[in-house]
Formats: sequence, C-alpha cells, structure tokens
Amino acid sequence: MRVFCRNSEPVDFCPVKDVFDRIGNKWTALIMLTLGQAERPMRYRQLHETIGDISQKVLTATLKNLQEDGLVARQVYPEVPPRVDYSLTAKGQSLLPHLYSLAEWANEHMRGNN
Amino acid sequence: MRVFCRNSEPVDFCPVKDVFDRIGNKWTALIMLTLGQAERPMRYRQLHETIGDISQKVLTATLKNLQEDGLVARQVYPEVPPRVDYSLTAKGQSLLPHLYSLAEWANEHMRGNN
DNA sequence: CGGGATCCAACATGATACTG
DNA sequence: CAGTATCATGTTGGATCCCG
Repeated sequence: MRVFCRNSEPVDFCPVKDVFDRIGNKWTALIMLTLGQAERPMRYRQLHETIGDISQKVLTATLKNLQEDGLVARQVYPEVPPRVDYSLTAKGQSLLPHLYSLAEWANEHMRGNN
Repeated sequence: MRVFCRNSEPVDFCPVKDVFDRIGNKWTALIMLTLGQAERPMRYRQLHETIGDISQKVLTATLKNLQEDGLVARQVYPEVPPRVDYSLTAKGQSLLPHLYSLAEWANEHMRGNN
C-alpha cells in the first residue's frame, strides 16, 4: 500500500502529508505523549503546568483540534468552579507508539545538532 | 528512557518536540519518502516533478535543511548544464521506517476526516 | 477554573523574475 | 539545470485582558 503520493496520479489523500498537517505543529505530539503517559485523565490546568511553556490560547486550540480529529476526549463536569478532563481516545492511543518511536529515533540521532 | 519532557525538570533537549520541529513542516517527510523509494539518487528536477506542487524556493530550502541535519546527501557534478543528485544518508534511511509507520497509521485512521 | 476575544510578531509558504 | 532574489500572503504562536 502506498502511503505517500505522486504528482502523476492526482490523489485526494496523501497520508504522510496529511498526518503531518495535523500533528506536525509545535505542541500536538507533546500533548498526546503527556496525556498518554498519565494513568488518569488530566485537567486543563494540570496539562498546562506539565507542558509548561505553551500559551493558554494555543493549548486550548490544540486540544480542540485533537478533539475534532477524534484523538482526544473532552469531559466537562458541571461544577463550580468548572472542571474539564482530557484523555486520549482509543484512536489517540493507537497513534502513541508511532510518536514514541519517532521520539526514540530523535533521542538516538538528533542529540547535539539542534 | 524518557523521550518527551516535562516543565518541572528543565531540559536542553526534548526529542518529540525537536524532531517535529525539524521534519514536521509541510514537505520534509514527503521528500524523504520520495527519495527513500527511489533506487538511485534523484536529480533536483526529477524530485521537483515527482513531488509536484512544491515551489522551487521551498524545495531548495527544505533540501538544504535536510542536508544540514545529515539526512540527505547532495552531490554536485561539475557539468554544463549543472547536475545535482540527492539521496538519503544512512541516518536518513534510519528515519524512513518511522515515517512509513506514521503514514500507514494515517492511511488507516485518517481517511475521510481531512 | 477553563476558557474566549483581540492584537501582534514571527515564520512558513508561494509567485514571479532572473542567473551562472 | 539548478538554483537565487524579491516580494506578497497566509498561518502559527504568543501576550494580554476579559468573562461565566
């Protein structure tokens, strides 16, 4: 099965391009790994503090995209103050091993030249 | 081995973030897969025609980055008209399987929602 | 607490024309 | 042929303030 595309045969879907379009931004992969490593769902603030440098706006937007892609589940509790939990969906978990192996590759081959 | 990072322990190197910083742009992964699938080195124009939509400027810049990261080798032949061949280095080839598995994941999980 | 709204700087990408 | 130079535009990410 061809997972990339050529110009000669016009395609509607180019797996390698599309997946990087989705998860190739600055924070997506790190957010997913962070959620994947937690045993339980994480609250918004917990996620924000764990990741660290990310701005509220971008964290919120990235989580929203992940939710739309079906990779992350968002659970709202009708409490005051509000509480929102985030966790990986089954689909999100299925992506995790690939992110890990990429990260491991980087750990072995990219130290020092960054 | 931890391949992602936390804010609590300041790190100089965050594999998952850094690898996506490098190969997470619009064309890098597709270029690598294209080079990886060819048996022989590819000329600049050949690469350009195979990829299709990419502009000259971006193709040149991306190849330059790949070269600086040691993922792609650039061979110049002192001919007229000039001839330049591109191929994956061993390091570049070692990344290939991870790109493939990501693309395969996309092929199975992302069709239709793009 | 978990955002939304706004404004802005930086960067990535693209179109076009030109060149050794 | 394989680029470079320039200009224009789109997109991303961040800072700040505000709100239920």
